[in-house]
Amino acid sequence: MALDAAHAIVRRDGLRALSVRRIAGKMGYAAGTLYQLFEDLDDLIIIMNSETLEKLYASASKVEPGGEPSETLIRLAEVYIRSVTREPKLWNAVFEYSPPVDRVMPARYQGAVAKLLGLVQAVLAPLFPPGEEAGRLREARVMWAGLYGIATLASSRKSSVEIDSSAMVRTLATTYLAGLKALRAEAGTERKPRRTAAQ
Amino acid sequence: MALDAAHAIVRRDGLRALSVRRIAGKMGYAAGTLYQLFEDLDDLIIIMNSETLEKLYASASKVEPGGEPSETLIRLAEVYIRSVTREPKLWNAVFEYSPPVDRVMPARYQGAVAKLLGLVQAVLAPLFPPGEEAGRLREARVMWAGLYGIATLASSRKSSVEIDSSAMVRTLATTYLAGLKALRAEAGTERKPRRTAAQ
DNA sequence: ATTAAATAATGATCGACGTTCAAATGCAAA
DNA sequence: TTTGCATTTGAACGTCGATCATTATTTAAT
Repeated sequence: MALDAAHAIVRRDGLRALSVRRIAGKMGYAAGTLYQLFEDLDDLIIIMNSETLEKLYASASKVEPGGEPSETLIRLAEVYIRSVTREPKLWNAVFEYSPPVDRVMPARYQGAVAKLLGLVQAVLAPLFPPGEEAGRLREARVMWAGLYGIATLASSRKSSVEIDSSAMVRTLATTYLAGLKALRAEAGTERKPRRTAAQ
Repeated sequence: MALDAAHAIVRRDGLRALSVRRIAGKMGYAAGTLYQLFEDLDDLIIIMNSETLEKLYASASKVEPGGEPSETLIRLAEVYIRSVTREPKLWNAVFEYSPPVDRVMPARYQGAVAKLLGLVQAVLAPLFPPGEEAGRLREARVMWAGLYGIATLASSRKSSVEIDSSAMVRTLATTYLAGLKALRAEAGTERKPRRTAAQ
């Protein structure tokens, strides 16, 4: 399959090395043939990136159940950064690609992102009473953006300092959840809350 | 100047539209001339992105002084996202560009990032006693990555949902700082802390 | 003012790129 | 065997980043 060839090229040499001719060469076809399978190269890249996101969801949705929210969130986040550090070039393709101005990301891509965001939302659910779905969505988006930022910086080689993304992600998850609990306890009851800020 | 031409092109049509020939055409020179000024196109892009970061530092370092850390952090963050939303294409160039595999970001670029990170560190300083610079650095990096993630998602058009990056950034700053205080209060004294979780 | 040296700018050229398309090939049904 | 359809091809087009010998321009020295 063409996607396998593209996957292999990006995995080894990065998105810059990906070209229609190289994909075709690796699978023993002429370059023009690919345009029967994909609209253009952008289409292929977007599908490849969708697969990367979907594969993450497949493994992330497994480890989800149980226990303290911050614990679950950390486990979720570590599945994420483990995937990113294992295939940095592949994830860098997800991060650094953005579609041309006249294009919108297809439903498959957006759906893959939405499902991952749903995982974060599910983890945060115990902290939000019913009726506060809007707030939960916003907090989940912020959390997701934070993970996204750490992973992006870790995979992009824009910094020389070695990034311990695992520690950073843990820090983000525990600190952010502690803040969430603290703020909610403070706002929820006027009486002094009893140690609800513990992780 | 060549950088002005490049700036104008990216600002209007995005990084994809940037080419040596178009820059040269816009400034009335032949394409080859640019190679007297820059090593190659990557070099030019990196310098342009460095300027974007430096310009942000120039305006961000002005509004720094004073008061509650979370207040200051929010003001800092809003300068950031204001810049990003004002020039999304330009910032998207910063976010989506990553150098070729055999290349390392030059000192100027890395310095520009370091100075911005220093701003975040300075805001966080009141929360950390002397001797905990390592922890402060790590928290500042996490905070920076969070802002980076929100800004990236806001400028990249990978999602169809409208991102209220201003609200997200505010949420991140207040929640994260609340968590920081809560965790530190809990770890610092064994006696039960009195309402230190308030933002 | 005349030369010499150094610098700036050019345009032709190279190989590779994404993309298109008429022609060629393969294949199943008639 | 012949028809029709789908697949695959390879040549071709325009554009790209980059190189380089050649020319033009400025600067310095005589």
